[in-house]
Amino acid sequence: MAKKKVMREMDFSTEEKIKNAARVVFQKKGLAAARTRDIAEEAGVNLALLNYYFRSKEKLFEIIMYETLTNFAKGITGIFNDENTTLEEKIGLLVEKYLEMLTNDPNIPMFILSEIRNRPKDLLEKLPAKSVLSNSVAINQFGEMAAGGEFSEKDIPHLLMNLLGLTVFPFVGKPFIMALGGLDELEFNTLMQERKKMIPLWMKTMMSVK
Amino acid sequence: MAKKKVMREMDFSTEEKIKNAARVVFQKKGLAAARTRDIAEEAGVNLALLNYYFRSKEKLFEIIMYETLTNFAKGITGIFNDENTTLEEKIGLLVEKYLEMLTNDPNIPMFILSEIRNRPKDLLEKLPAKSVLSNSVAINQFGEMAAGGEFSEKDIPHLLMNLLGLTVFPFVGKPFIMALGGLDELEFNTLMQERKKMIPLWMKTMMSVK
DNA sequence: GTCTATATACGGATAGAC
DNA sequence: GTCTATCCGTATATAGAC
Repeated sequence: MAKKKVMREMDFSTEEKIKNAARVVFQKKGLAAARTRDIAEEAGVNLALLNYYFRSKEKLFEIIMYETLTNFAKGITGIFNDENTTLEEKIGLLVEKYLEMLTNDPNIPMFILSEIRNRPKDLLEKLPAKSVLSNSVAINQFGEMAAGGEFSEKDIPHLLMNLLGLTVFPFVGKPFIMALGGLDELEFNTLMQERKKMIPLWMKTMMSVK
Repeated sequence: MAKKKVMREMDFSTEEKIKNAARVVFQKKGLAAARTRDIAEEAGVNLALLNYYFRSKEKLFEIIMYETLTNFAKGITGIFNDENTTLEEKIGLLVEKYLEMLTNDPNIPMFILSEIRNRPKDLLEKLPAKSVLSNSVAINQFGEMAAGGEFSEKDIPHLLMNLLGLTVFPFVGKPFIMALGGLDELEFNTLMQERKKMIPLWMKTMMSVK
């Protein structure tokens, strides 16, 4: 059996420590509320090193945002462009993958969406998925089903919004939902696991409402 | 016919002008990114007057946030506690009301949720709806339907999340969705109008999946 | 109540020693 | 590469004249 390499914080280079800390702080607080001092403290390094490795807070932010967007989009495009799966299978895989990812990293959706609010044009240009999505295999499969009379062509944007909303919204509203429902972290995560089975089922019924 | 009183900006008191401007700026940019200078300019008043009428940016923010939360919750509690409507009717009324409100004021959900992210305990204490919701007529009606075997008791939190998500999520992700779908403002609003009929229908089908 | 001018605080960035 | 000390712009808040 191969010896597994366990990385401790100490094993990271200073540059990596800063990036990891920046990811945590930016994703939790957003660009405007994040302090470079928070990041330095989180990373356990001297404040001046942030400017040594990354010229400015803005540059550091852009790196984190770019990586976050790319990583987030990667999952969608991969699944949505597989020629060998049905639409139903794609939905199941997507929901499974994103619920898993977001359970581990629940701040990502709010991070992306709130920063887009503050700098729409700047960030939306960098959206890799834009034209990729509209030419995807999944969209074609939606179109075929509509042509087959399962639902109307006009419903496709709604169905996509619903898929995204049912999966992502609970994380965007996580503190709100936890407070309203009196849930602790574990109970919330259990609900999210349940949704792996439920969302594909709901999507299926919504796609048969003529 | 009675003469309708048309209020122009001039007709507002300085205090009202500041509050109206603060609402716009805070809801658009959030507390951290909003500048008092932006608010003063938006209101068309001298910067020093903000501190004259409201001791600080924080105080002004708290007033706006409190009003926004109260106003947002008011709609839910009213509809959810009506003894004389069925659950199905309540869902229809709620969706209709909120899609209308949010089409006119699309920044509210992101404003509330992103500020809750930054100051969870502080703001969530002020949530009026917390215990109100769990004792509401609507929740009892959900329970009755579950007892009648329409769906499982365990599904109720999911169904509430879905109702909220299907209605509110498109506004939280508005710039993202518009960019991804290549939609302009009018097309987006048209979709939201369509959802007034569709969400209640989808909810109905989700509440019959045994 | 409203203005101009200014004080004060905070946060990002840098100079320079080690 | 890393540290301490400090600079400097920006933003909030206030003093004081009108």
